[in-house]
Amino acid sequence: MEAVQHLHSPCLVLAGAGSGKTRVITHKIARLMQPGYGADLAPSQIGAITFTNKAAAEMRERVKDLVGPRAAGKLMVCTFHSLGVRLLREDGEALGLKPQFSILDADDVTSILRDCGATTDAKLARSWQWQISLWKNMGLTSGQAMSVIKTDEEQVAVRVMKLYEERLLAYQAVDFDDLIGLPLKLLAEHEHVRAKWQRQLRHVLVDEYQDTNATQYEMLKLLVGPNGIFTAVGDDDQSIYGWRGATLDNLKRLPQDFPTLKVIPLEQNYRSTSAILRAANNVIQLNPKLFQKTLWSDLGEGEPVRLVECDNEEHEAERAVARIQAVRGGNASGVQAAVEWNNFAILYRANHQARIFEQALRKANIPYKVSGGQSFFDKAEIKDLCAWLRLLINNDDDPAFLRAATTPKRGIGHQTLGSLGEFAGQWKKSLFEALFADSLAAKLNARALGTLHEFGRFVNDLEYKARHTHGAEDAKAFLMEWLKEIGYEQHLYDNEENEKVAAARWNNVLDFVDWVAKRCGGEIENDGGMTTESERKSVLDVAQTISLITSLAERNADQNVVTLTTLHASKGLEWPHVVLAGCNEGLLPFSREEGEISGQQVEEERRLMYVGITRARLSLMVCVLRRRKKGREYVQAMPSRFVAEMKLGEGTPGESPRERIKRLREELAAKAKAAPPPSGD
DNA sequence: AGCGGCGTCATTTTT
DNA sequence: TGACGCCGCT
Repeated sequence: MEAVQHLHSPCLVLAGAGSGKTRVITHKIARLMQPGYGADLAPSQIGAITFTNKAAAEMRERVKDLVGPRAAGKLMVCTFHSLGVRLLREDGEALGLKPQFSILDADDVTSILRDCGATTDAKLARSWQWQISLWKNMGLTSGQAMSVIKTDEEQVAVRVMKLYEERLLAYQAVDFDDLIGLPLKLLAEHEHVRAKWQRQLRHVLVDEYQDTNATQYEMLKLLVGPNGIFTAVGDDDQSIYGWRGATLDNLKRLPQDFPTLKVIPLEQNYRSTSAILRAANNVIQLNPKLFQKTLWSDLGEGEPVRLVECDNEEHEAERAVARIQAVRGGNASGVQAAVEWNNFAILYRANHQARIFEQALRKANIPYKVSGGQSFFDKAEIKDLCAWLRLLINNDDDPAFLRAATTPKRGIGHQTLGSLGEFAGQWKKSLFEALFADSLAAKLNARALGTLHEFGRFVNDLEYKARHTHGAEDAKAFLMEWLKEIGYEQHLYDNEENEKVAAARWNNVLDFVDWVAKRCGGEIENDGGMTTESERKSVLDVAQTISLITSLAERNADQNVVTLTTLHASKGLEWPHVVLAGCNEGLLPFSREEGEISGQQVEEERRLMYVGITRARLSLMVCVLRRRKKGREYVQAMPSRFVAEMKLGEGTPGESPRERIKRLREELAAKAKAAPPPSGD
């Protein structure tokens, strides 16, 4: 394959949906390491960058199969963010960041912003958070953002951002956006650091390149240097994260920024039938093209795409369930394969659509999982424990301090913390530092002071032990001892009136303990024929990596259940049989008020539709609602314009639904004509 | 300080 | 339909 052979200049692989891009990347990595092909790189000189931990894990696994565990272990396969962490931990001191800095998750950020903006309104805080994140992703500081603000709300957001920046510095904490922005700054401003990493990484491969934002592209450029060699793999037609800062400009600019860039399109699709692919192509061809590309497959025509009209959401769920049962029973025309539950997925635009499907599936006794729901690390009990660990790593992490000091309740109340906070602010110390200051005694009564000191000593003691506890077994013992000392199990039962819920929470805690302990290693692992003792890490080492990890993917992989997922989260996945739910105007081209949607937004929504269609291998069912629930009552629902764009003419039996869709589509067009046309299309 | 009733309001989401 | 904020009451 050309993309794999091309080793000596920058390379852009335009990997259409289902064209086997992971295979290209893994084979290219193998080739780069293979002697006699001119590259001859050591594993440690190759970096493969992905967006999610899951993708990184999968990549590592696939490479391991090709080059063996030894070489694979030395490769740098990581996410943009974990790469950022590595840069900052190794060289961040040049920016005045101590190596044990804390990484804040989204909730921490929300509560800090509430504080900075002096409000209790989480929604307002989240809107700031959102805005600040966009600015950061464009590479702007609060000072620079000041010059681009348009509205009063943005004015306020900038002011809050300023305070927020100061606060993070004081906490020695960074948020997720900083994990890109700060390394970028580091590389840009410190030549020796830049030289070090450019020497280290001789070939960088970037997965899902179309999802990169402005700062990630800048970071990539600095990482590879002006003459750098890299492989970017992506698909402009699958760019669906514009709303969080990803920009196709990065794709546009690549040929200009790197004149020797070789562009290689991958147009053969190994996943879907021609019927499905034709529908996908019909839709996406209506978007302006950055690079020309038309997918084809030799998997045969296959079943026609089914268009199903449903009265409302409940009816839609019933029909989806009926479809699944029919295919599984082998009664559906043309589908013969042994059909397991995990061959099915129901895709939808917005999370709340899952509920009705869940009900219907439960009623039909069909096992399912909802992806993208609350993740393990979002659960309150896990966050409690993570706050403790964070405090051990970085004593100056005030948000962690507050959470740890008050969960479980240990006699440190709002009064005490208020005074402590005031004192700390006055002397520009972290809460933890302030707690041991002599002059604090003047501000607090003896009892409160005693409790605080006791807490501080406990944390110090714990920190010492965590630093010196290595290996899975000792780690587990240490963690259990700690939980016992803070009385965490009791705390759960005290604060949860429902005993079952408390038990479930405690179970999560135990899972968490096992998970951390496992990562402390020291156990004999079987690594594809070779047994190696994994590296022994201290509890503290492991704790440092936690905030980057958001799922326990290894725990619930490969369950034989039907998948319910949003279109966004479905990218990169595939199923033999797919149901595309709620293909209606306002929902799939999502729009807040009827018709209020810009041309750019429609394009991204169209790509989303394209992603959805191309998830299906053998059969695709597209659902359109006649009426949908809006608030409490049903409203007329227009079929999505994308349904007509699929041009499901050929070979569809049963003309009546199609006719009806056509009619509704025409009505929609007439209505659009009557109303003032949306700008920018 | 904590709890319960009432009104408001709803994309997508990884790290 | 439900999650959450706010306010007033104990």
